[in-house]
Amino acid sequence: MADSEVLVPTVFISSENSAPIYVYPVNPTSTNTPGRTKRRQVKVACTNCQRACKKCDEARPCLRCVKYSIPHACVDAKRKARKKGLKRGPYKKNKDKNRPINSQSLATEPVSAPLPDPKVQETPATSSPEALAVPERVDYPPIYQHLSSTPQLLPGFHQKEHYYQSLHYIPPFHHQHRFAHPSAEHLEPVYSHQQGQASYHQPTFQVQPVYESHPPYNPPHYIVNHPIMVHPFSYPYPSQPVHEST
DNA sequence: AAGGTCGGACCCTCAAGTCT
DNA sequence: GACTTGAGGGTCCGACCTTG
Repeated sequence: MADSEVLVPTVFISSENSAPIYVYPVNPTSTNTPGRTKRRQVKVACTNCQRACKKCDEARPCLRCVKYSIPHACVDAKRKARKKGLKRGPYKKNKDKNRPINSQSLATEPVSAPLPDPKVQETPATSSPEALAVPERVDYPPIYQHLSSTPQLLPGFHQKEHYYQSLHYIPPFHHQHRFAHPSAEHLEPVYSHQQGQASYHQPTFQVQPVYESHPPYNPPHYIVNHPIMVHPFSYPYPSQPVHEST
């Protein structure tokens, strides 16, 4: 198996006039097992998501509160202050201080070792410690459209934090049908984070970043989930399908 | 089927401890 | 002062329960 597989998209053509849609498969080696992407958390969940133990986002109101029509009740949960003055006892000494942090595991464990410590992600042996560094996160991914074979940044979009959380809002699989839209013509209100008010969007595709688990850690692929789900990036195209072109 | 509940795995933050 | 450690305290996955 090659280190860097080329993900071959499946092409869907929904109508004669629309551009083909390229759906990239999820790399099976990057989902469940070593090398899977780390779970991301918001800094502070809203009180509703916190109580429900459900995924929140940093927008206020969050998508979940908007979905359940309780945007007014979407407020940050309070965090307790960390205790001070706790005695911790002596730390375990690291005998070989010059050794890279994860070189021990590389030296003593087989490559197929179980799930690595997410803070020191294990990778196949490479030449330098720098090459082992998996990017902790890729903040504010650009908004790509997946209507060409090469995802392209939508015109007018830059790397804006306003769209960041929505991009990463992946509903649980058993809830995804709630996001499916029966009609391509129907417009549905959706909270516009940038303007702080409801706007409208065309139902389209949810995109999901897929990070490479091996060097050289290129920018993430973006897969398009199927079936059609809410596209959270209506702004600044509140009434135009993303794929509409001249 | 849809939505609620919640145990516990996972994650982040940051004070204490250690190093230089 | 810089760096490392590791535990407090948080998020949220996923299994199960409840409701209509």
